[in-house]
Amino acid sequence: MPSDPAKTLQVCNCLALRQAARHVTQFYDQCLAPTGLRTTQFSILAKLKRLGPMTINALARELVMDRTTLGRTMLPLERDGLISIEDGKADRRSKELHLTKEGADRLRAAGRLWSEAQTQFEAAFGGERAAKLRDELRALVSSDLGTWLDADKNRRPSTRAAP
Amino acid sequence: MPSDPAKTLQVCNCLALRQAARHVTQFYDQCLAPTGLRTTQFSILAKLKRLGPMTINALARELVMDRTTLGRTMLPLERDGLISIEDGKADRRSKELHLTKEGADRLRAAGRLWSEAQTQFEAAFGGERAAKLRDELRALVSSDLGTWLDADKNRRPSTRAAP
DNA sequence: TGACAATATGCGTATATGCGCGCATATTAC
DNA sequence: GTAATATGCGCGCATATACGCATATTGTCA
Repeated sequence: MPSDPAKTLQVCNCLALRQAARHVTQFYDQCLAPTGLRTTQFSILAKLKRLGPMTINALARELVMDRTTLGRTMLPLERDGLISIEDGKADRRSKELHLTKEGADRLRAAGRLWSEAQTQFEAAFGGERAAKLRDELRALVSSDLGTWLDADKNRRPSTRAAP
Repeated sequence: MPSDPAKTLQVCNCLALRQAARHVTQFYDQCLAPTGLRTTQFSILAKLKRLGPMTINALARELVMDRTTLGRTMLPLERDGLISIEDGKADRRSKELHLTKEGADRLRAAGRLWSEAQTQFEAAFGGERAAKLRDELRALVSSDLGTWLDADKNRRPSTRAAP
């Protein structure tokens, strides 16, 4: 049933997603390049702008990123003064990420270029089509996919599995 | 026109793609983990199996990867004896990547796990739906998106731009 | 045949990604 | 009120990603 190595690459959902992500990321990154921001960094700043100061964990969940990934990815942003890191008030273990004035300025500048990228993208691919694609991708992110083999990590809030 | 930082993250095609790619990659990677292969490595081996020995450039194009990325990503595979690197026959600048016996064995084992991942994925997301999504993602990869600002890199084969 | 453009790669640098482990603090159970 | 457990982070390790520059060949055309 499985075998058939010939078709594997043509039907692999993961490969299709990664290839598309690489292709599109390069495009957006090139558009944002004049501001010195990558799309990942842009999305971090935008989230902070939108939701205000947040802890690493909370922001990582928002961005569908691994906690440790965000913990490192934000370092260049702090180094460049676009965000600041303060101790968590309620929980002293946590750290709050704040968008600085410089960060907001940079975000504003990048936003203009992002908008152009978005426009070009939808001119090439279709606005309706892009919207539908985003819907599917969002649904995908929300889907479970299973593999609770090792369990624990990022476990669902409730619905504990076995006794 | 652009502004509206509120909606940016909800409509960004690039962010949607990257988040979905991260989510799905983690799933497939977990499924393949028992074989010690990542999905990226799996796709490299599968391509070599399917198309036979290839140069770095050719394989990179096939996989929609950056040339330099593949150049590094393949090193662990060579180190582990899953591929071998031989000098190009016709062109001494090039290197041919070969799938070794070990590589083929590992690929076969991984293929079984990949198949399970694929099945679980489509059980959760829908087989038809997944097929449609892949079609859209492939179309996306084929689309131009413009931004030929700096030009050159990975330039289209023909249609040289300006004199 | 001798420049010269084009092509195939490598390398340095930098960010992106995520796992496992360990530490500190918080929360809950008894 | 302390022990067990859960949570928030950092770090070491390893791969993934890609840009710019440097180098080695190859192909071409005057």
